[in-house]
Amino acid sequence: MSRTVLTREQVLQAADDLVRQHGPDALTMRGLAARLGTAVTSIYWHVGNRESLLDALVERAVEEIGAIQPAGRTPATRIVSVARRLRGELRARPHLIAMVHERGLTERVFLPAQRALVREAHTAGLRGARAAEAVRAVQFQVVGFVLVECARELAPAEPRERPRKTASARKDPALARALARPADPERLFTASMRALVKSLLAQGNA
Amino acid sequence: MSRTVLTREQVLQAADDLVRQHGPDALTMRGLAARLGTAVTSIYWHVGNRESLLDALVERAVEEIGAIQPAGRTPATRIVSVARRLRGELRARPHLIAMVHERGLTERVFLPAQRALVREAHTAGLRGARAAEAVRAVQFQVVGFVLVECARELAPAEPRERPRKTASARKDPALARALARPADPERLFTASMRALVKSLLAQGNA
DNA sequence: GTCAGCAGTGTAACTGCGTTACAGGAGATG
DNA sequence: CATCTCCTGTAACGCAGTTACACTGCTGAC
Repeated sequence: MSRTVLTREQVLQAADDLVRQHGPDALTMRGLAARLGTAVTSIYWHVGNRESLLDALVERAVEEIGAIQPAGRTPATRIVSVARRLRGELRARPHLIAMVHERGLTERVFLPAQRALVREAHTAGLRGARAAEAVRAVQFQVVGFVLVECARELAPAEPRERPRKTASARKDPALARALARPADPERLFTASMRALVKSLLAQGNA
Repeated sequence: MSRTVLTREQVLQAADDLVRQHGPDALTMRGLAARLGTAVTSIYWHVGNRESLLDALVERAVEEIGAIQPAGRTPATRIVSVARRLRGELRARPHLIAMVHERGLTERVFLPAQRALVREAHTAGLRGARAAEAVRAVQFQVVGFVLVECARELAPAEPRERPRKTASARKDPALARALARPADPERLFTASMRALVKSLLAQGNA
């Protein structure tokens, strides 16, 4: 009888759910089969093997992110807005980001935002290799930042280092206090992105 | 008889070698035991379990990196030099970096450079929370960048996307060409780090 | 009608992993 | 000699990915 035949799409959806809820490690072939009320071999028939399955999930996620529209008046604010939105999209899928990272598909994730960034860099007066460099700098910054951010969230058991009273700490207690506090990623991201973009675009007018 | 008793240090060294040569996944307890000509249980007796073993390796690497001395005349160049040297140290241990990332110990890696960065930010006129933000921005940038960089190296099988002829490509063929070429990470890192630092320090004088 | 062939499923196994229960051996101490 | 601690080896458990192989149900050809 085979109650309502199993489809590749169903397998992918179930795998996606599993990964989203419990992380990539929780995605076992047996577990997935059990969840779908079928046998392991069916999974293999539909998706090949675990590796291909994860690849498919990544592909799916990248497509989901899709194009990103800039917002704002000046090129700088528009670029920052693209960066922030891209970060938001990535942050919404922390486990998938880790997977993308492990399989070296980071370039792939960049693409949705690349065209928008290129356009903005161009209207800001950047040309050729210099424009390319600016675009790449922004992309690296976004993905790198999100990676660091996700890592500290997924493993938050960091043992708090006791702040040693160094010379600089005594000279600037406010700084020491600020460094002892956990960073506010949202703020930090926006601030450093603004700083980066500002300098990058300044080169266009020089 | 037990030929020259096994020591914890020997286990760590062998594990380190294995990870450096073939990556963290190649570090299996059985393989390690075989390499040391002993039995798995001895490994467990000396290091507890695989998790603790990896933790110990990370700790070792962080200590190896040690303090980082700035070089250059202006605070900006000195900060950039710290960033570059930190990147160099991290790049020399790509597998360890991945491990650090997975166990959320990124903060730990930051520490060697943090004091130097704080000092430079301070002499550049940054104070309190703003100085802390600058230091953190640089740290995030370095580690994020290295993470992205290592990911693309460890998995270089990225299928080359055929460059579509978009409107912007036709307008600026040099840019299109530059984006089609693989990025030069060294150059890109230095450039974006300079850009970031420049803006961050500019806030101190404003 | 029947029979080959294909799509899809299920059973049961293989290998390799981390881990551990348990039985010792070597050397110090009484 | 007995005993105790430190350390090592044997053999297993459970779980992972993967697969060989037999099977079912359906479709189309004859």
